[in-house]
Amino acid sequence: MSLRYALLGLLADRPQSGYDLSQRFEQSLKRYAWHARHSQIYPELTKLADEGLITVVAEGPRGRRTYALTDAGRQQLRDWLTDWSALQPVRNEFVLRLFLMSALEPSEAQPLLRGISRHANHELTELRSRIAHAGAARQAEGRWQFGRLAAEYGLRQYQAMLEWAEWAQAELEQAAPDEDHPDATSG
Amino acid sequence: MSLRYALLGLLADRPQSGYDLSQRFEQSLKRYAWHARHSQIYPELTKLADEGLITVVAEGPRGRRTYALTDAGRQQLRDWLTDWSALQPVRNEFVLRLFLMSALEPSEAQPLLRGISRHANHELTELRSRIAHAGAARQAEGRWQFGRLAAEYGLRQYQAMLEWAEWAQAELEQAAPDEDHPDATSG
DNA sequence: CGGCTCATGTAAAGAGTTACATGATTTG
DNA sequence: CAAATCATGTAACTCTTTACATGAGCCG
Repeated sequence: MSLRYALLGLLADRPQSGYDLSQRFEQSLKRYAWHARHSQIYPELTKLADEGLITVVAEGPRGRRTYALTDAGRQQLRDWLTDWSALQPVRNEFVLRLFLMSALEPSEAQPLLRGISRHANHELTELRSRIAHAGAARQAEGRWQFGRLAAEYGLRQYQAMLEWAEWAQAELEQAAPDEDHPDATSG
Repeated sequence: MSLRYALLGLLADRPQSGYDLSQRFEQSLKRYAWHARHSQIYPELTKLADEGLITVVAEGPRGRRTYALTDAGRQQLRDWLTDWSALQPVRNEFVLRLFLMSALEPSEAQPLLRGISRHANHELTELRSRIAHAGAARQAEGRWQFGRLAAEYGLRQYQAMLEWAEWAQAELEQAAPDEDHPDATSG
């Protein structure tokens, strides 16, 4: 059910083709929120058009069809966005791994945690530059730019991830010091 | 594919029945990481047993079967836990809504943001008490207790969510002051 | 004009949810 | 002994992925 609202929401930002939508999933939504392939997107667009929630507003080369929201579609999107009563549970394999990680030996966990720190740092750098870049074309008249809220959220999430990974490494270090960097007092 | 490793990981913590496993999804994993129903769990346990990754170690009343990891199962779990190359993309409807929220009027967004703040506060309180409670039965010999890593991660995530929601409310307030609480200087 | 990207589609298989179904044991 | 919980299972449906499939337009 979320897919249809993701499509309506993306089309609320601006009219787009199935191909465009597919790319937006690939380039931004996929990383933080939701993913869908073209094989799922195209049939769903046909359904949404049949239901009168979106409509073709332009046809281009290679059979390209640009869709836009109808009033009915905009209303359905708003209804969904303002009703948080039936939120689907999160499906996050990363966190699942954290849950299960206690099954590993500390020596196996250590390099993984270091990898997570590196990853979080990398994502933070990217997000910061993206936000700074978008900051130039600022928001106007009390309305957010598309994705701004999510980017700011992502920023804080990765900061939290980095802090967590550093905490976990310190915990491990304390409980079972790394043999590669022995404590000087023990030598 | 993640489901089978979730089951192996839970069984690595201790031997359990399908019913037990179902409850652990419901009570902890579901909230942060992964969910599965009994209708998916029981058939998967049968498959895992057929493949020799788990085995029945006890039978109880009402046909209850307690499963435990075999050596082969433990090895597969470790292999999966140490290979982060094929992480499934996150599916998070909450973040999806953040992406799409710019389609709402500021006046519609404001109560949602307040709801998120309340929710994050509530989750934080619960997590803090759970961590404090578990702190009594502390971790020993450099090994984490099951779920400790995830709880600490969740703590930082909700702190980040709270900070984000407060930032977003301040942004909105600044751009379009709330009519219910008019700025004194404007009256 | 050859290779790349654009652009859309369908089919089959796998993962996950909802609904249907049954019965034993415990607790009040 | 009734109600709640324990405990397992299957079937149908929906959602998602993977694979197969085709062709137009653009760029060098």
